[in-house]
Amino acid sequence: MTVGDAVGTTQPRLAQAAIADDIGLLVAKLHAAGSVVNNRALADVDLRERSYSVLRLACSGLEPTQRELAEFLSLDPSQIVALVDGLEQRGLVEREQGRADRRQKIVRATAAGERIHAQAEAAVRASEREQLAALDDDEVATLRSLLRRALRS
Amino acid sequence: MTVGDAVGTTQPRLAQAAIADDIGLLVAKLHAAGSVVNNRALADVDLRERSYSVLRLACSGLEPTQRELAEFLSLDPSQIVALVDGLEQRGLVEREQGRADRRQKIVRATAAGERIHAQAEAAVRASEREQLAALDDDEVATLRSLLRRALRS
DNA sequence: ATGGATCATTGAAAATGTCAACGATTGTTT
DNA sequence: AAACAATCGTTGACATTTTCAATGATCCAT
Repeated sequence: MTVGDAVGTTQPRLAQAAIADDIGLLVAKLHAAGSVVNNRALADVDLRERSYSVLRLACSGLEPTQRELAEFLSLDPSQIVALVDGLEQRGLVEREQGRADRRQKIVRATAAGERIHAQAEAAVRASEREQLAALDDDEVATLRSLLRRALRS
Repeated sequence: MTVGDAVGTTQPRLAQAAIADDIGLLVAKLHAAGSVVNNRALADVDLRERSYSVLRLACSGLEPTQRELAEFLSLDPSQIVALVDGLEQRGLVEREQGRADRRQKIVRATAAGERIHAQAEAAVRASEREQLAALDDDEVATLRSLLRRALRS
């Protein structure tokens, strides 16, 4: 306790522990903190991180199927059902029967969905920039690149 | 399902979407994948990611109080109670009344706890290395550093 | 045309997250 | 010393998220 503690941020005593270097823990903490910040930013448009991600992909023009959404977002297909249900009931997205395969459903944003998405995207972008304020642009780019590569294993 | 299973992962079509660059999403995916892999690795010693983190800090010699554990792990104090309960019932940690403040409880590992922790640590270390196989040692260090700095905000 | 695989969906069970209280204890104010 | 607010661990209630098995509809390969 004698030396290093700067004024404002009371560095927790446990930061000395070896576990403080675990990538897994760091990712978990950043995820937890980021979720809180993002969900708060999205509360204005009555979205959560998850539904925002789905809406965002529905706006992408890529015509994702629910299965693709599940795989891409690392969620169980049944969770996608619930998320799309919620968005559909609010008229932000609609399900369309797949043309090649009638089993699958394509999720596409409505005009209202696009409007909400534009608002949400701005809010999320701002909150993300705030959360990563400690890093400059190059570092953010490096972080993004490392995360993306780590995910291809 | 999940992200973790590595083999023939055909690059999802949705990777083109702008959302694929969202730091928030990348962190969420890495966290999801990492949790699955870690929990699978810890199943041998009948621990989960959470209880492992607590046990690990209990082994650190820093004599953490439950409140410190909560703050450091970004968990609600009531969750720490449950986690410590589980570990205590298995004889891996014990609660000791704080010396300076009799309200607080210090969580300390038993000899059995240290043994389990040694096993668990090796397993987690191996699975983490496997998960980050796409990065070399320098890159892992960079990632660690960026994550740590991003968390001080 | 039959059988096996895949898709969205449902429902149940477990795990996690959030929040408000409570007794015991501490520190502070009078 | 007495009264007061604040903190710690704990309990309990509740919502959300995760995980998994099953089902009907549809596709694909034999």
